[in-house]
Amino acid sequence: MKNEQIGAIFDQLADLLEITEANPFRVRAYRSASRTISTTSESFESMVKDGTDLTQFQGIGKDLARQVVEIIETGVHSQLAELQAQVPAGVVDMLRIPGVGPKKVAVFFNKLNLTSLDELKAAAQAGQLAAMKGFGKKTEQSILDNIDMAAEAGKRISIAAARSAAEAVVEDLLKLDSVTQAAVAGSCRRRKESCGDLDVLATSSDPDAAMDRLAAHELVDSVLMRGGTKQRVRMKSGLELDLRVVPDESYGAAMQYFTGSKEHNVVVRQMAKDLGLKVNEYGVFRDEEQIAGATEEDVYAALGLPWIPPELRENRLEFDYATAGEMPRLVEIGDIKGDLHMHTTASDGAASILEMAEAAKQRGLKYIAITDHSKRVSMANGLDAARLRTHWAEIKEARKQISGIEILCGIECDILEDATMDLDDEVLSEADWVVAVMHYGLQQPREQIMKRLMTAIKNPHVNIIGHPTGRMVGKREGADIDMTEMLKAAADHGVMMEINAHYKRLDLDDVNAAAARDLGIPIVISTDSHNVNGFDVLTYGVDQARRAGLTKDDVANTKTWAQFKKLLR
DNA sequence: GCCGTTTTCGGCCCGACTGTTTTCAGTCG
Repeated sequence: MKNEQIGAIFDQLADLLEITEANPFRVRAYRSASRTISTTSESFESMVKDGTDLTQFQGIGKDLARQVVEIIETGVHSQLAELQAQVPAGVVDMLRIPGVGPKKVAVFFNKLNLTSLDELKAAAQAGQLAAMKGFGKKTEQSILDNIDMAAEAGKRISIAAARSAAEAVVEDLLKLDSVTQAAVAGSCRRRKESCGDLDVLATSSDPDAAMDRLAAHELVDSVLMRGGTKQRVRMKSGLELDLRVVPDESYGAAMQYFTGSKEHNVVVRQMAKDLGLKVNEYGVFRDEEQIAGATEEDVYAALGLPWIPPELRENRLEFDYATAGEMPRLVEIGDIKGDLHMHTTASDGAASILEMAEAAKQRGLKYIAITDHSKRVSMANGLDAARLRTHWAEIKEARKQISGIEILCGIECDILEDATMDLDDEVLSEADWVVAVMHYGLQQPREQIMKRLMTAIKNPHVNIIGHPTGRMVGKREGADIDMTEMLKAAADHGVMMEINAHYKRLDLDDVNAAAARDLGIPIVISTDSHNVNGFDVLTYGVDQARRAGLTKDDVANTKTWAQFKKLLR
């Protein structure tokens, strides 16, 4: 069983406990455990089988550890089954309606016996909701207005789409004279691979002007709420955007607060409390006196902490780094010297070898590997051994026609469903660089998936596993991999791991990339470009590496090719 | 349900906005 599935069980449990009005801190404990488990690289199933003590994980105590064991060993959770018998699934669905939380749902279910979104809608239309104590016409209307959005709620967009929309809004706000500063905050600033909403912060002496400006923006559909400092709008894309307007002296504190994550901020505020201080979005306060707030650096410094890069603010390791005085200098896009995964017209790319090399050179890259598809990917016109050798001969010709950039003869070779390589060892041995990948049969059981990965890792010609899990952000789960086992084998055999920079992949993800780094595996950030603009995605790959806490030294393609070569098996 | 160089019991971040209220509960981030 995957860690995500265990996490999902605890999340369901948390939803049900909320509706049944359990202790909110107990609910939080389940959500926190879910998050811990889902964002751990090591397989909990494997750990249970090995008898590993699970209480070593933050937020997992004796009882939750026992529940994890029950889930792994029996495949079910007895308490969850009991609660599900009491509360129909349709009732849980009601939580997804914006503005509806556990208390309101409890009233719908317990007092009105409503058990689905359809029944709730009918009751609202019949005016039954407004008649309840604590409810009124506006609440009823709001539910009618939002109930059709319930199915959409929770939808996330890629970091690429999120940045584009949020940055457009920021740029527009800055055109106002009254707006002194504006910036993207939230998960988008933390460069999370997908965003569930957008957050924008501005400082201004005239918050109303900023809010009016946002309301009139071409990307904005409607205003959902608006107060003195805070406005929420729905974008035409369906996504919600929060704008917060604060005075200049609070900009840093508001940025810190508004960037999150929620979990990071809970720790920050607790640390402040322990120091006899209070942190909110307006500043750091000792009693009534503001002692910091204009910049984020000041806010963290007031708590005795160094500034923490937004990408690390997930309450994972950043506070350990900070208190140890070892905040990593994260890798930057300017550090990248080579790109080792890209396609040309030989398979499914849109540009020639020289065109790709020229484009890479213009972006300051010093070396590239041309890695077209192998024959299994027939849809992409994948290459067999004969065509591949011809292609490599063309690459060698191209080298003579361009200077200042090295072009390597590579291949993206499929790891077939039967755990053999798509091309034989003889031709692979002639390559400068072999990326092994799985494109097909990602649904196979864990045993077969692992057999395939081991075939590739043990093959002496394979240099790296490309987009290792095959997941697509928000669309498709990756293959069922025992990440710990794969990474250990890769470390033993000198095989590198790719962070595929395409915003739809970003695989390895932050958590697994950190686990790979911890085993000393060199990470390579690759664009998987299919045309000359494909290099644009490099920034997303670098961001994912930064979220993993990777430094320049951890990323192999920050080295020159001469240095890089020494890392090859 | 978790957690502890103050504690094994009693805490568990902090504030904005809305709607239904005459002072606050619910929801959200």
